[in-house]
Formats: sequence, C-alpha cells, structure tokens
Amino acid sequence: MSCTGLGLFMLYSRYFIPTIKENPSDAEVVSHQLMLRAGMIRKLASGIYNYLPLGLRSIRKFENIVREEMNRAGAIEMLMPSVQPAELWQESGRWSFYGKELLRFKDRKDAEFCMGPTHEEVITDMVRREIKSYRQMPLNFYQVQTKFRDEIRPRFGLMRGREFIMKDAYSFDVDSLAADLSYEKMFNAYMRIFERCGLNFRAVEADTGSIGGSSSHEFMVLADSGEDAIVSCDACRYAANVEKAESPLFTAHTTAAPLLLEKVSTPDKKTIAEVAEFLAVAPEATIKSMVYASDTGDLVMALLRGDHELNELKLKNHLGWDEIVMASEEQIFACTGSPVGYLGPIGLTKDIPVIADRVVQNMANVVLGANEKDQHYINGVPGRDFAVTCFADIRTVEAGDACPRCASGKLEMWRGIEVGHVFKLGIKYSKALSATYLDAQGKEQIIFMGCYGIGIGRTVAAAIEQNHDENGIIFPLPIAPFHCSVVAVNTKDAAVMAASEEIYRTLEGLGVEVLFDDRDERPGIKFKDNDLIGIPLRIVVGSKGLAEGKVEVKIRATGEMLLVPLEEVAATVRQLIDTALAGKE
RNA sequence: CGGUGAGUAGCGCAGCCUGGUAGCGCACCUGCCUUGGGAGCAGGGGGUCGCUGGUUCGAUUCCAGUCUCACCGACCA
Repeated sequence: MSCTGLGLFMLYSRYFIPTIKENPSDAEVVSHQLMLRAGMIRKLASGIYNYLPLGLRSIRKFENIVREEMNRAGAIEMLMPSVQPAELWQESGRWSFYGKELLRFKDRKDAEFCMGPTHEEVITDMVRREIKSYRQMPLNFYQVQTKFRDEIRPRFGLMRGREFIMKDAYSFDVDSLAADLSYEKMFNAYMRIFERCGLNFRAVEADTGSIGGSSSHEFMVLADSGEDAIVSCDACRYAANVEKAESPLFTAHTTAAPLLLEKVSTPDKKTIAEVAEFLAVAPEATIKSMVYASDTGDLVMALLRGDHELNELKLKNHLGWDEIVMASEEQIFACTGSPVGYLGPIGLTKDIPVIADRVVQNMANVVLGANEKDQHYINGVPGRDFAVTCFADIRTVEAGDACPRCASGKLEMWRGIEVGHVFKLGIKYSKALSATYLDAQGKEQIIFMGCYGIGIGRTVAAAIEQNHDENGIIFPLPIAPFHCSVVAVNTKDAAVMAASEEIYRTLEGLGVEVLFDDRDERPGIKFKDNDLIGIPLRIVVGSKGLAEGKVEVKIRATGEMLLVPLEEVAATVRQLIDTALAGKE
C-alpha cells in the first residue's frame, strides 16, 4: 500500500534530512559534529552556513520563544537592513574603532557600506528622527536579523560563525532610572527564555567590550566546551565572567617584621617557580613583574603576587587603554635595562607607571626581580624599597577564592557559552547621534539606551552541547524540530502502514508536530537516524506489537519505553508533550 | 595577520619518500535477499589528485608560487 497519498506532508522519505554516519573531520565540538551529522546545517564558506530544513525548524522554534517573551516584555518587533551606510558608523565613531571585523564594501557609485554586525546606529538614527517627546517613551524595538562579523577565527559551527542570526533589542528611555527598569525587564525576559528551553545557565556580570556602556550581564549556558570562564558564588547570587570577576577585597597584612633588602644571585632562574624553588620560598612570597604596552606605545609595569595570574582586561580597563599587549623584549629592555625573567620595580631605567594588585599592598619581605640578568632581590617591602603608582584589582580570580560580595561564600568556576548579553548603554550612541527629546518642561534631553542580544543559532548549538549522548542529539522539547516521529518498522506490511498513517493523522489533528518515517529501510537505520536527529518522542509501529493492538512510545531523553494500545497512543503522546511544556509557555 | 597541519570520488582516508596503470571503506545506482538497532551477495557509475607555473620523454608524486580549510593565541551573540 502507498502512503505517499495526499495530505501527508511530513514524510521522511519526501523530506530532506541528509544524515551522516561518520564524523566530519573538521568538526571539533559535539554540537558542530551533531548538527552536521543530523543534517541540520552545511558549511558554505568559513563561518557561513546553510540552514537545512531540520536545522531551520529548530532555529524557528527558538526564535518564536524569543518573540513570545520579547512581546510579553513589551518590546516591539521590526526589521532593519543588513546593509548599512558608512556615514552612520562614522557619526558614532565606530567606523574606525570597529576594525577589520566590520565587513566594508562600496556600491556602484563608490559610496561606502558595511554588513551590519549590530544595529545601534541604525535604530538610533530611526529613533532620533521619529521620537520627539518624553510622552513617546519608554520604547523597546527588537528584530531577528542576520548579522555579519568578519571574525578572525570562525569555529565550532554555529557557535562562532561570521554570518549568524541574532535577536537584538534596543530600549529608549527618558532617564537613567527608567532605563534601569527597561534593563530589568529584559533581564527577566532572558531568564524566562532560557528557562523555557530547559537550559542550565547562569546570568553573570560581564565586561561591556566594544559595545560600550556602563554595565552588563551575560547569559551563559554551562558547558565544558564553552569559550568563557565564569565564576559563581556557592553562597550568594554573585556570578561573573572571569574577565570581570572581582577578587576579594581584604587580605590580611603580613605580620612579619621587615627585613633588610638584599640582592642575591639566581643564575638562569627566570620563572616564579624556578626562583621560588631556588631560594626555598613559597611562590606566595614572591612578586612577579610584567610589562605591558598599549597600541600607542605606552608602557606600564604590573605587579602581582607570584602565584597569581594577571587579568589583562582589568588592567586595560584600569588604564583606560584601547588595546593591551605584552611588551616586546626591546620595549622591556628600554624601560628596565633587563632581559625578561629578572624584571622588578626597583631601579627602572625609565619612569613608567607601576600598577600593583591590591594583594601586593599587604606583603613584605618579598622576592623581586632586580632588573639585572641572574639577579633577584629578597626582603623587598612595597613602599619602602619601591614606589607603586597605584594599587588596583588586576588579578584573575581563581576557584576557591572568597566571594567579593558575601562573607561566607567561595567562588566556583565553570565554562560557559555566551548565548545572551544585556547592556546598559546610557547615552553613548544617543549622544553621538544626537537622539534627543523634549521633557515635560520643554527642555531638550538625551535619550537613555539599552541593548540586548541573543545568539539564535548559538543557543540551539549550546542546547545540543548540553543535551546529547553517544547516539546523537537529545532535543529539549521546546526547540525540537519535531515533537515526535512515527516509525513504521516494516513498510511492506500493509497493517503497519495503515496504523502508522492513522496515528500520524490523529497526531496532526491534535496539533502535534510529527515526522512520519515511512522510508523503506531496515529498522536499525531508522532507529539510528531518529536518535541522531534528537526527536524527543518516537512511536514505533511494528508487526508484532500491532498483532496485539499495541505500539511503542520511546522517550529519547530517558530511554523509557511505553507499550500503548493503538487507539490511545495519540492522546498519550499529546499528554507527554503537554506535561513537558507545562509551565514553559 | 602570526605559529602548526591538511587539500586525492559526496564523506572518511591510503598512495607521494623511490615519477609511468589512481585505490580502500562508507554513501550512491541495478538486481537478488533481508525487515526490531547503521545486514548479506552480485554487478555498476563517479576523480582535469586545490590552482598556476617549472623540472622531465612523462608529475597525484619532485621544485616554486598561490588559494582554501582546520587547529593554537587577541574579538564576540
């Protein structure tokens, strides 16, 4: 019997799910491998992908959750162009600041354009033209758009593409206080979005990067393959990206009596570990000195306790530099007169700022480089033996550090995938682009902005990263491409096909998204494919079960198997889906 | 852009060192067989060996250049 008759749309045999048995050699992370293997995506060029039907379905599912929650939070959907004129970017100052990541090109008239990597300029331009009065705010516009960022190193499939789908939203408020409220609304909407997807995530305090603004939170899906390190307190709500995480404020001042500074020979001992071992002291009793350079050639020396790591971002932000890199050997020699390995703050040949981590303030009798090959000092005391321009928090926090916010907590460390980011922008863009309004007194004021992004493809990838097993993807129901599949074990068995078709039609009637695996393949192939593509529920119709009037419902996530009478299966499946979605819509 | 490695059939790879006939597994097509976890047998199609140039009677193989891709460091949803 034929089941390719009219009315059955989601036939596996007529659909397009090109699965791959072997692992593609260039896929590094699980989500990338599985999305390729499950026939969700295919690469067109580096960091640029085709979304195949199955991948698109999943992406659309997530987009719609995002839309629902954005709408619920009062944001308004619109759509901005992906091609943007250079003038706007020149006006905001980012045409020069953004660098090579911004893909630029010219039209036939030689006018300059770029592929939009983000849309602050465009939305602010629209708002400045349309919004004139405090009565028109608050406003929050959002869109789901394809962005392009010419990443230096695209990788991990949809996790870090150059072209990617992003939901971005922009809020406009009369003042800082109102903007805080908009921010909070978005923060809460984001919490709901990722909770609805069943993801294990953390909202963490974050650096604002090139977007700018005063404060921001990142939404991080926890995964070992994540590109970011984050910390969270085991006692309070504090959580932050390691880039941003504050180290604990107080460390005990040493009680040791100051000893006399003394130069000692340390032949070929360059690293902290080597020096500490050679002098038989703990790394905690040493200070390491590093020289950093800005893009404009400014130099600075950073001082840290020997066992601590520098946080370059903190140092960069502290100095207010645009760029920070480790100084070259020539630059180092120019200001210390010493080769790398023996650097220290005593006897610098050039007057450069010395920034010390706060912990250093409370140390005494430390080991320091002597700015001379094979020489170190012992018993150095900050303030007595060398001057420090200022003390600042410039070290990278570690797991087990005391929480900077609460008395009792310790920091735990995780890897995370950044799937969302919310920013308080303040007036950075509205000022640059003169987006103003008249207040109740008729006085001109600058609009306060916020911006809020979610990586759509990246979130789907992160969900896979967090939900898979050796057989493939285990989609959380809310973003699964289909709720369930009907697998006809033997397509040559007319009774099996009739029953399968009946179940398929009934499920569709109940609003269930169902894929009918009608392929004339061996059962093993069908089971493997259904597992691989991660369909949450699988209904198996086989000759033996059918003889007893029963079919099988298998739950992908748990492996649990239910034998259900034929006439009840549709209702059972609907029930399972409703339960899984309960409280999530 | 810097460092490392790789480009040979749709996918995964061998061959190259030591130049002469391009090969294996999977996938694909035909037939038989098979139908509860990626079966079996038989037959078949598919490659300007990334590109350009050089050496040579002859280059997938040697040389030079070039492009592309992946991995390791700075950006970011």
